[in-house]
Amino acid sequence: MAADPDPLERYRLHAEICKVLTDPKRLMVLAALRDGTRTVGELATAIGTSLPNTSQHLAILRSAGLVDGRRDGASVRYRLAEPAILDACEIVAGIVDRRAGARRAAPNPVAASTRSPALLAS
Amino acid sequence: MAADPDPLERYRLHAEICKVLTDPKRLMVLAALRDGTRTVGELATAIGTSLPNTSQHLAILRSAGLVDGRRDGASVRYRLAEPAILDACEIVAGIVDRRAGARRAAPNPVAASTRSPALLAS
DNA sequence: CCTTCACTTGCGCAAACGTGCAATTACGTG
DNA sequence: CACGTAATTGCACGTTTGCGCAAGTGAAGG
Repeated sequence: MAADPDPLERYRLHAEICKVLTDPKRLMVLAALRDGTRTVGELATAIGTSLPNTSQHLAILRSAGLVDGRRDGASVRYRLAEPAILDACEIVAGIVDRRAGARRAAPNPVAASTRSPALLAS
Repeated sequence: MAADPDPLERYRLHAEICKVLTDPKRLMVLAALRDGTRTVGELATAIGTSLPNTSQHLAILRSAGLVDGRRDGASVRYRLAEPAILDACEIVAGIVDRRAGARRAAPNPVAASTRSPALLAS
């Protein structure tokens, strides 16, 4: 069935998609498309950047197949092409939130293992 | 409760974690840690690269708090610090797999919307 | 103590990426 | 057809990233 012709290629494509999620503005775009379609101008306002810059981010999202757009009069309306990506985002956001919550109690749970000069004592 | 002090900061941290998932080898490391702990040498073999390079990738994963390591005799055993990340990875991998499957039937479903010179005809 | 094995760090280089700005194309209207 | 708005593309800049290699650190054993 040639399901995995090359496991390494699989990880490469996986990484490729993750590259797209590397920018806060692109994550905001995906979030803004959660409940409906938006024009480029609307998205630019939503994420607080210029229209050209927004268009560039959309081009990246589009070439990864995460969104797609159709003309609607003078505008172009974008929508999620891969809604499942929001589920993945929610999981990561959950990690972020849980840490933010933990930080209110403890000093710095993560930064503690950031380096290992004397390599993890104990 | 100051749950979201700054929504933008939230996306920044989210993007920060995604940056770590941008490399195929790091994804392989996470997958290799799915069912147990591994030493650096074991991981190097699993992902097919040098030991120094593996250590560098682990340092990146560690500084993001996705893995952590403890000494075990002469070796250092690493484990997942954030097992939930695998759920997110599965979702993305699912997208990749579904596309690979679709590609066996259709010519190129995604690449079609990669660019938009005449902007999405139809 | 000195060697060996396991791992980490520093350095230098080539390639990839993000960004801002100007120019260009597409569409609807007067 | 000319104009203004909407969106995309191209270019040049500085920054970041991954990698190999050499050197350094830490623990175990003869």
